[in-house]
Amino acid sequence: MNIREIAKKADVSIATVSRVLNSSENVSSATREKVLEILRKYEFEMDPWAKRLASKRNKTHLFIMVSRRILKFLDLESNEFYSTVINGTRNTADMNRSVTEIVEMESNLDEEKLKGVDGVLLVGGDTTAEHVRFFKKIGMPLVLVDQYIPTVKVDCIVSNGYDGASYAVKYLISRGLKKIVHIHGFLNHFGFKDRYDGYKATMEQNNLLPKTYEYNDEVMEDMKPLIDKMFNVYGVPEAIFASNDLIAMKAIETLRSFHIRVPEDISVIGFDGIEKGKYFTPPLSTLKVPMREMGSLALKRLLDIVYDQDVYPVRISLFTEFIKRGSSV
Amino acid sequence: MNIREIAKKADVSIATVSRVLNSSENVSSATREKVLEILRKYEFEMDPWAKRLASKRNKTHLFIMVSRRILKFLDLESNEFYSTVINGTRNTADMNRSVTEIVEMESNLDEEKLKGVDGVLLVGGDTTAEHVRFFKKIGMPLVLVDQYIPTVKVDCIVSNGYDGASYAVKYLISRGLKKIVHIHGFLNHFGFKDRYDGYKATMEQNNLLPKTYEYNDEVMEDMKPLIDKMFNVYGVPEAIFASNDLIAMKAIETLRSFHIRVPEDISVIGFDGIEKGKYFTPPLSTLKVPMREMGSLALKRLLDIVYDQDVYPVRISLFTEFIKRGSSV
DNA sequence: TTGTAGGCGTTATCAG
DNA sequence: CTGATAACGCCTACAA
Repeated sequence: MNIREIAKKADVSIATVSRVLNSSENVSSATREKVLEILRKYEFEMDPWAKRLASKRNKTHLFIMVSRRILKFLDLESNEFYSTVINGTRNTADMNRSVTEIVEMESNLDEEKLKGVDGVLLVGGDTTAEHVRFFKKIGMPLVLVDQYIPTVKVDCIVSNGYDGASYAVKYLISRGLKKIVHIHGFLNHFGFKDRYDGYKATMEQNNLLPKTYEYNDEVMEDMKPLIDKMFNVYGVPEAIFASNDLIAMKAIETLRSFHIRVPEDISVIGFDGIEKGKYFTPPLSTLKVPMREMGSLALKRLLDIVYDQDVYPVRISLFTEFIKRGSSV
Repeated sequence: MNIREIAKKADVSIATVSRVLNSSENVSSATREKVLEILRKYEFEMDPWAKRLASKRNKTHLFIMVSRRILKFLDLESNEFYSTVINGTRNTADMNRSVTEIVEMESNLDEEKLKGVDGVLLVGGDTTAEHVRFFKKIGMPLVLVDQYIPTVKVDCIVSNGYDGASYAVKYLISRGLKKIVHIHGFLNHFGFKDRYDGYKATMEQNNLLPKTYEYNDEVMEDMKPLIDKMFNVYGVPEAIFASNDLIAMKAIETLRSFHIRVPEDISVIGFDGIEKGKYFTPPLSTLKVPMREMGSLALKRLLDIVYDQDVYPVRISLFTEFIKRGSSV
């Protein structure tokens, strides 16, 4: 059943059917009703591929929204993770006749600014339920990138931090290490929370005591007090698993000031797999998140939502890959 | 950059470019090389939507593979969950010029039987890493339905049991109940394991003691001994959260034989949201899994893998929805 | 072995 | 307000 058949049955042209389908204005209500009835009767569902192929004539207009904090880092090109993710989306956008615009995620969102925007990507762990509710209310197609909010049913793309962390812990245990601590960022960022949960659960499954330390990675604060406290209360660990590569590298630097050798005294494993880690001394062991794929997938999913009908919201998790380098045994 | 432009640059027809792209035999190696070079030079990427639209002329041939156990239940139409999921996939297949065939998942898989098959859906919690490895080895596009295996990177569609379970527990707690036990099926089925983890974590977060009982739902064994043991050792709980609706209903029936009233004495919440639960006495509170969407999404994802290039494997989780009915306060 | 041409189902332009 | 028709990018008989 395609619109040609529908047109025949409704005794109108396919152009008219298309207009009804796209709720264009220029259709008399009589004609519209007639077509709608046939549509319902035959339970017509449009072919999304044909729709998009045909739609290629005009560009899809998408917003990539990021918090001021991340945006600042993006400009400085010092946030390799989000830079790479966003490169992935822009690249995919180019191949899909979509034009993207990077926009700051303000606290007071304005419906006016979204005129002509077909869909929105909300990038980063800063995204809150309130942000999501705003876009849902105005019916704007929406995908969260690197953030998941259990209480709001909205599409999102995240990395599988739970299993990645679990893998890291199991790996360290298999190398004979038992005193493994976790240094993590703020847990309202789902990525960090997920890795935290994976670390904790896996430690417990192996009858080891989880020990976690929160570190403010947003300002990259001095880590000496944290390490100091760790050494004094918990003792010197055999391994540190960090929320991400930047925290891991900060930890290694700090340990160095304590005259601790990595990996001889302490193994360190990060998360994300940014390039910088490869050239760090020692090269950083890490769990690699496919950043470009994350961005690319987010964009594709957003287009699915923009063009298809009745897309059920899902959470998409990307597998991570352990990369053994010099910072761990 | 489309194949027409490539054809022009390579000084061949678009048909020839298409043949090269689809590694058809009927191209001289000289021509093929020439085309491949241009393809590489311009980093050509095919438009998947156009490809699929055009491909609609011939049908995609897909296998839906299920274990003998599930297949048996399917025939008896007593396994509403998988029946509905598979209906969802077949429905979506119809709308996508795909022909599906339900095939029993044998232990000794045969490559011969897969001749002419474009992709495979592996349905059910019985799927093992070995199964997956077999298909990956022969390069067969593959999607797991209702099963996730952390150790193998393969596409899969599951329900978000963790958050569903978590929601159920929090709900019961909010109703003033504290003695909440969990009756679950075998934990090698990811769906059950996920719900189990969600139950356990949420209980602990609320400083409540998790208490779990394993029940063999595959043979629907007598539940009296289990309940008996529960009452004797743990005492009478205030609520039971079950791995799925069938287990929940079995529990309610068994409780009845103990002269326990539901929900007055014990609240019971299931999982899945099968129709049967709606007409049960008392009507079953449950977490509804969008079963048709699960099947539909699995098929769409499989087609993505069959037709697109370089698809990075992902896990897709479907949100669940709490449905309050008579079996719980 | 290669090219020509007619779809695939929808959108959008341009007449009427 | 409605209809004809040329795209969109690719595939594949069928012809050469």
